[in-house]
Amino acid sequence: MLDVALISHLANFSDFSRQELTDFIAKSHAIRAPQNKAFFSEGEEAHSFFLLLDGHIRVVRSTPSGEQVIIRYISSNDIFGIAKAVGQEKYPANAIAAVDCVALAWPTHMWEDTIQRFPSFGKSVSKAIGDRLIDIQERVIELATEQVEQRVALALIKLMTQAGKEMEDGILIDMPLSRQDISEMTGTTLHTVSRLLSAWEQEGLVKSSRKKVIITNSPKLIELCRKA
Amino acid sequence: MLDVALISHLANFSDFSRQELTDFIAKSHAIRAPQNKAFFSEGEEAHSFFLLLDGHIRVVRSTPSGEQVIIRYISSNDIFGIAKAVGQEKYPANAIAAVDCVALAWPTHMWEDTIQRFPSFGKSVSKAIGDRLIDIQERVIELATEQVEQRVALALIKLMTQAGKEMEDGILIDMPLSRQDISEMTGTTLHTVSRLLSAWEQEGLVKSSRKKVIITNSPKLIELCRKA
DNA sequence: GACGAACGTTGCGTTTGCTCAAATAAAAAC
DNA sequence: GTTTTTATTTGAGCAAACGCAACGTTCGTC
Repeated sequence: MLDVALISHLANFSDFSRQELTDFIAKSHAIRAPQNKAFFSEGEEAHSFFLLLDGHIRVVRSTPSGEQVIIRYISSNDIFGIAKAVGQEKYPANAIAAVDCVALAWPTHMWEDTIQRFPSFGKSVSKAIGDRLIDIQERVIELATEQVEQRVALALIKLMTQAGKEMEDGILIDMPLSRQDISEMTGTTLHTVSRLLSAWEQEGLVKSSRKKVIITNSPKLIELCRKA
Repeated sequence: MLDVALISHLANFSDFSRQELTDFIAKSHAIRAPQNKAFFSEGEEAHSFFLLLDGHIRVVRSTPSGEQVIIRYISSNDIFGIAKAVGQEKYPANAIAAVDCVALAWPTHMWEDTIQRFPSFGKSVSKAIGDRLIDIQERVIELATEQVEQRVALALIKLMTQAGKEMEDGILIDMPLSRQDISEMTGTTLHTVSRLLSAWEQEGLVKSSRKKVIITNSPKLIELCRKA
């Protein structure tokens, strides 16, 4: 079974006593989602809220014409599927396991009671929502004002911060990440992403292969984000 | 002085008794902001939260290179400046009066107590935040997948819904709205917007002049939003 | 009512990044 | 080990939209 220690250190749960945490976890159920499995889908009734224990999740929306846009990635210890916290009855997007994932799920009807009993939990969730709001505002600004090259560089830097793993030859973005994925994060085509990565590989900024990106010179890549 | 009736009908205040509402209003102070005055600025300490009684507000962020991006418009009866509600100490954007505005302001330190005492107020605020989150996600999707023409058409339709006023010759967007404003909403240039409006005027979709747009054929303009 | 400032229009050349297409490479399936 | 599928690369042509520049128009001010 799951140990309390797994989540007791998280800011979200600072209000919980050991016993309360045990109870709270007891009311959850663990979900093991294999790669590419959906935790939930756009428009679906918001039956649960989740805490990601391990893995990476892609939050995706699709357009009427079938194109996909990646809204954000969720990493370990993030809470997600909290539609109810912002007054929504339905999930507004798809949550897809980018790798094999482990998460805890609670039924949505527990939401009210939980934030009432544990104010600091509510606060940390509010903060998370605020951070996401600001983050996505920044995406709008980037899409509205930056060129494709800057946007792709920015996306890689963000992923590096969120899911970077130190390697001998640089910082690996530690999840499967195709050219298509990157294009869906930045509003361009996989072709353009491929060309950019090829060029950057020439200049020694990155090393990339099938669904894999290593950033070999992050200062220079960060440099690229700013310059027009 | 301000009458309770001004705001008593709003969903936000359904929890308040008449007396409580009177007290609550008594603790606010009214702000009259002339056109182009900032209610607050990006990065400023979030000292107050507001309720817009009359007017329209532009929420704007500016990039390091000095470009402006319009995040959203706020209309009457909307709450704004609620950084504190999402765990932020500072306002993340500028709020500029698009026309002469009237608003109520409360000091931020009242926030905690207010949402604690009036849960339905908190809920309606959460809902508002959720709606904005979804709205801005849609902006990202549009910027990532639609052409400029579609984006501009969509922006006008949204403004029409939000601030439309029936006229003999169509629906007027009832606030000063320059080509530049539209371009800052849609991530394009004022030139391109001008060209589009000219073309649409030829086709009888809109009528526009200096800082003024009337939509004369909204079904056809809505049509335009979809088709590539 | 003349002036200046702010806003809008339009033509032209250029560029970015898309589309289409075909080839290659790597992984998965059998 | 061969076939199939999926991912990536790269070239060539093209179009959408930008940048620049010049000009026209409306508005506010003195």
